[in-house]
Amino acid sequence: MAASDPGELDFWSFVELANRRLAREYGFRHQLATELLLTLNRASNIVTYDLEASVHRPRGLSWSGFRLLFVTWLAGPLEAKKAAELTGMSRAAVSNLAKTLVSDGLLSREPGSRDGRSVLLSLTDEGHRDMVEVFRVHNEREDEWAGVLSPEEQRILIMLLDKLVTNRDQFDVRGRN
Amino acid sequence: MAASDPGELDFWSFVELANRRLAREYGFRHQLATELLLTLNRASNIVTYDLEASVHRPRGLSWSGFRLLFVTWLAGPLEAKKAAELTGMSRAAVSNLAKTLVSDGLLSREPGSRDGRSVLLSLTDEGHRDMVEVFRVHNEREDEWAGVLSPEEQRILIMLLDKLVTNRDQFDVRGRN
DNA sequence: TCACATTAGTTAACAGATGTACTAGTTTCA
DNA sequence: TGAAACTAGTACATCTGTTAACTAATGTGA
Repeated sequence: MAASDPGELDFWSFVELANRRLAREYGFRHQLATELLLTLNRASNIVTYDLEASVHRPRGLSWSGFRLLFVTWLAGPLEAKKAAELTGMSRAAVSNLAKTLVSDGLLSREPGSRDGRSVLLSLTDEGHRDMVEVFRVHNEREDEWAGVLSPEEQRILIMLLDKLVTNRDQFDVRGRN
Repeated sequence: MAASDPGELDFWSFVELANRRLAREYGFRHQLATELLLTLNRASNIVTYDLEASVHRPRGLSWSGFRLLFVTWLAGPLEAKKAAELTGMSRAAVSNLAKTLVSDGLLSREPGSRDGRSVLLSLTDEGHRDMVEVFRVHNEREDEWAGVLSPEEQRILIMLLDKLVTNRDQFDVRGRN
């Protein structure tokens, strides 16, 4: 049975259809896992896209640019390596991004004193002013999103998401670099 | 107080540090929202990266390529527009991606009969064989990830993620195109 | 019915991320 | 101490995705 009647196929009716076909026609067994990961992926993309489009792009920042400035703001000065870990980017991405942020005058890059190979990232005064200002808008927007859930629900969600990714040493996970 | 002692700054100690500084030094109020969205973003990225790197790249598929083939497999034949909605990509991305998947022989593209502007996407036989094979591995991997949580926890997580993004008509969200 | 607005898809220019290969500084240990 | 192994960061080529502009088909309403 092919998917006729695409009349009103939204995300959830697609998930339902997919579950049914994967189980009945192909005998796959882990529908709940598929559903969970589809939902996770989708939620993250929707929220991220909205924050980027409504808060950051209009102010000339990319999502990654914001994330790098954010960790540098609060945890800096810090080595590029550490910034890559905290943001989840590759070291190459941090390097590329830092280059443009430095030329925008938001980020400052100086050789590490302790380790001659490393580079210490920190915000310039302008970068600092920008972050305080941008984060004000960002944080309000975050609260609009999160506000759909009660604080208890938010805490449970955080806990479950954390559990999902921290118990992953049980199997061999592919991480960046 | 700057972040001295970067000795062991992992994700969670960063979140803790960020919360503290955002509240005490800058007076921002929505720490729980920030924590939720950071965690959501991170979880999605970690899982997605692992699936892409361990399952799809080795078989010559990008993550987006897999997603497009996946919805086409289970809901196809379907219009490019609908595929964009279901995968969360832009229409331009679907168009570009379809071009390469067609030339790889996995996807077939024919003019829609009902609407002369539209294009119907469906899998070729080869594409279908590939998907059944790839999804076998993908689904096992998904189950390894999800298996960290109990079925109840998985259901709660799905419910909360869904609630997070479906009640969003309460405010004005920026979506793709 | 015919002009106007809308919509589907494609294209082009561009921004950003990836992996690989490279340079240079640091650690290790024989 | 000195050679080999390792690590931090960068450069480069490539690939993907984004927006904006465009073409072509469809809908709409005086």
